[in-house]
Amino acid sequence: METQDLKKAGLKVTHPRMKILEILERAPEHHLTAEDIYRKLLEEGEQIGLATIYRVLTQFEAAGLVNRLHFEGGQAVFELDRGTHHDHMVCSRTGRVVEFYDEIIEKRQQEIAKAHGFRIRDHSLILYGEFIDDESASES
Amino acid sequence: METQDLKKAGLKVTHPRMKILEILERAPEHHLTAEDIYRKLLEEGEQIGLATIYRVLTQFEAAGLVNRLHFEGGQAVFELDRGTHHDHMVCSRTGRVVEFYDEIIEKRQQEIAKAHGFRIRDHSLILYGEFIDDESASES
DNA sequence: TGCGATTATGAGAAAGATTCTCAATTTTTT
DNA sequence: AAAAAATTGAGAATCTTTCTCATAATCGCA
Ligand SMILES: [Zn+2]
Ligand SMILES: [Zn+2]
Ligand SMILES: [Zn+2]
Ligand SMILES: [Zn+2]
Repeated sequence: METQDLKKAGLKVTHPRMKILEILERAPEHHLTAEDIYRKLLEEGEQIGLATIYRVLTQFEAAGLVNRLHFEGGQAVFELDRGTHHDHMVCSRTGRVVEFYDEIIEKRQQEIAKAHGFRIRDHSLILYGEFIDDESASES
Repeated sequence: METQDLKKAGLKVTHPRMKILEILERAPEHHLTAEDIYRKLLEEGEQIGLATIYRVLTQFEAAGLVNRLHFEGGQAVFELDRGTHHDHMVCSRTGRVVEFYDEIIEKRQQEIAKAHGFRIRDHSLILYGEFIDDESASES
């Protein structure tokens, strides 16, 4: 039940907020732009304004319900915060996103920060490239 | 002599390109937005259009002369490519950017990619937080 | 050095992404 | 149910970046 998530986050339970959460929960890609969410809602007959989507996503982010990612290409991408941190690998060819978590890298980041007198609040590690598998299907 | 850099990159030597290169070379911050460059040029009496700056930076990037970074906040940041790869630490308070390079992290990235059948073309690692030093000067 | 072909520039328009404004609607409280 | 408070939707506004196209600068060659 998602209403609990919203209440727990100190946000009032409204129809747009519920629907946006639902989309984020159900999307198999996991990583969606505000426009993606807007289109998916339209497809389901929900007429929720784009401004509301951006507004709600920002509230969700502040509440720790979603994470905002900055892949190259300008548009921000959002994903549900599933409680476990991870980083990303993005295929330039297909746009496919794969998540990974590496203890060694996470630990090194802390060590590097400490050595520089820096307190890490957040970080972003993104690998750009291609999956060898996707190599077969080449487009003209 | 910067004209060599341009010629080597297969770019014609024009006044705007030279000036933009100069600004990038002289800036102590090293990391500048297109607007930053635009303002610095204006201050020096150079009247170069913002469109030209974006255009030239994109050409420089394609030629490997500069790198484009995507810090959070939308605006792209550019820096001269000094031949050695490095990653970034950004202070949310002051905007200060510190560079670092860690062999262990670089190596782990390759290992992770290999394990996923992924060929890395590029990557971006950014640590966001604060420098403990900068803590003294608190605002409001 | 001077010309002409080619390429680059500048200004403003245009596009893309995100935020803002505010009247109307929905939620919550009384 | 009514009043008070918060949220929404539509479009305007803003911000960053790209595009268009007439003008200007660059480069190879005579
Ligand atoms: Zn991480
Ligand atoms: Zn993710
Ligand atoms: Zn690196
Ligand atoms: Zn740098």
